[in-house]
Amino acid sequence: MNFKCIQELPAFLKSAFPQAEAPEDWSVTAEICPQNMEGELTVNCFRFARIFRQAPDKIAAKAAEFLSGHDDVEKAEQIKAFVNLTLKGGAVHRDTVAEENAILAAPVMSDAEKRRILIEYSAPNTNKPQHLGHVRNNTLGMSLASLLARAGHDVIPINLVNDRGIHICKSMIAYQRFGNDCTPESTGIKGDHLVGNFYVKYNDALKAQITELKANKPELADKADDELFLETEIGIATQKMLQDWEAGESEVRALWKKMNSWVFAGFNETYERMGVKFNHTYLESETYLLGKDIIQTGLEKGVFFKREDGAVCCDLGKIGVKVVLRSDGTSVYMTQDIGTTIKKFEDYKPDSQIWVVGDEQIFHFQQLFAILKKLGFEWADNLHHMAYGMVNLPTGKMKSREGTVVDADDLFDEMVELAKNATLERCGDDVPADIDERSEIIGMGALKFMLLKFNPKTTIMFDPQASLKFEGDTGPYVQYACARINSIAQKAEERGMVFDSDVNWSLLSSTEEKMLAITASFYPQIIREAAEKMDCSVLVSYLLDLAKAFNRFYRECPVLSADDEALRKARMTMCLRIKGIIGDGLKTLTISVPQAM
RNA sequence: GCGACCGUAGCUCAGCUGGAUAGAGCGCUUGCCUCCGGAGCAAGAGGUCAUGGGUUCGAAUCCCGUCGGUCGUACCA
Repeated sequence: MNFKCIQELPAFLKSAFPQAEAPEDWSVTAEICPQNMEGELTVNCFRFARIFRQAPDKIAAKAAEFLSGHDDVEKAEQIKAFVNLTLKGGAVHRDTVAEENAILAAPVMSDAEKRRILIEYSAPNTNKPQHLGHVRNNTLGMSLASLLARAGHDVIPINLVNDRGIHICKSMIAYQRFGNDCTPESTGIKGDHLVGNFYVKYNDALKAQITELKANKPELADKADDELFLETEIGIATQKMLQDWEAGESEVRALWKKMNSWVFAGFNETYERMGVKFNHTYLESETYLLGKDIIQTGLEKGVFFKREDGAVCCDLGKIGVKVVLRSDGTSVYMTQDIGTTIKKFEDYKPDSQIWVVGDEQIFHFQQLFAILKKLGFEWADNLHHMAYGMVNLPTGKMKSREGTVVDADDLFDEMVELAKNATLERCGDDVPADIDERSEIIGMGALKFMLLKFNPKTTIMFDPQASLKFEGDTGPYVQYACARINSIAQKAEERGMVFDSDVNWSLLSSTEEKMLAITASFYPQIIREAAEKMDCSVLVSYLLDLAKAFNRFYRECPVLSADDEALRKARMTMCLRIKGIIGDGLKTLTISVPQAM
């Protein structure tokens, strides 16, 4: 948004109300005029009332007076405290799309605002394949990283894989007992799914043992299953395996290594398909002992205290007392997180750290940040938990144990298959050679777009029937605008149209042409707003608006069949600018654009 | 119990640093291919913004209460 008449407005208003002494750097931003109002841009003068200490209507009257007389303005109408503007075609385009990279290359933030940001997301466990919940996390994480980088920050995405612990041993025990030395190769099953199958088998076996136990010992019937874990044979064996793992027992370690390598191979496929990339992957098996030494230091400094039972605690006032070391001297989750956070800081020296983690852990992160602050780390003020909501199904919550999860790989296949069918339906007998590649881009784009459309903090409902659509407010709708432009551009080239910088922009004076350019010009500030809010849905909504503005333009303003050659050229150039912005926006969301669809 | 978040159209969601007649998509009804791609465009029906107070010139938005819902409140992760 860079309109000359708007930029000149502050100086005029300052001279109109000199006694108010408005701040030197005060500037005005216009908004897109609501659809039911006549006009293209609107200036809301309620916002200026405090600055000038004048009635909003009075300021609006002054603003309208200035704008009415401005060369770029066709009409300026004051309604209450608003001034609605209709601009002249040439002026709109001069201030927006006329210069090739004016919008795309516009700085989103100043150098002083740029930060080095470490962002952690995904964080899967190596005992089961990823599901829709992980897909939301991955999508939010990678897109946020991409968005922050687009805004100008130096972004370092990292992963922290939970590759050890009792739950990992469960899959291993089940494999030892029921696996018959099978492998992903021998079964043809993707590694993470194979290991996940044993995790399920384990839980079945455990459940059977608990049922048997309860039948034999009626006095235990009222106990929760979790409490009986160490009463079962399989539970004891699992506990023993964890101890052996920690002791470095070679056979257990070898099995662990083998099974984890299968899972990682599987995860890599899933990540690759999504476009997930990390600068570094931390493994919990390498970091889980971190933090203990800092607990000792904290104890000496009096930040922590030893409770009567021997547990080391931290008093966090209003947010409670948190145990940071068990009475037997072993770590809790918090201990590891303290250690890992410090390590991450030392490894990368970021200005801030972001965790993309579900909102059920809000309290945990509050405590983590408070503890680090108490330990005296100044950078603890710059830690952010990007808390996002869960994904529910129409049938309720997803639960691994009850088998109601939507598997990530299956979902990808389903999306791509649907995209392929939709493409085949449209193309008739003329099946494109790149149909598979195209379907992949459309299907995965639709999925990511759907997940990013929601405000991250909200719990969302995923209805497979309703969510897997390609019409309306969807990724393909936005991609389609680009495909249309590609198609026109190709035909233009075939017809030998020449594109040079000599464009007569004043020919584009229809409402659709002006509104398209005006909408496009808001792109840099949308990127900024989305980055500040750490919310990709801001960008998603904007891209839908922009694609919508393009489709209206497309309908009303024929490019190739326009009468006049200069008009054809101006419209074609406009289309290419719009394609550049939509493409940049989708790319920022980690969504690709098919050449045709 | 305490804390956090949420309650907007039949459904899924925007809007929430107070400002015009509360928006979008889906679904429903109806138009639009002699015209660059209909994954499109245009129009219609559909809302006491959970509820009761308060602050304000003005409240979906801010404050308090009530009712519903979710999550958290571990020497689990």
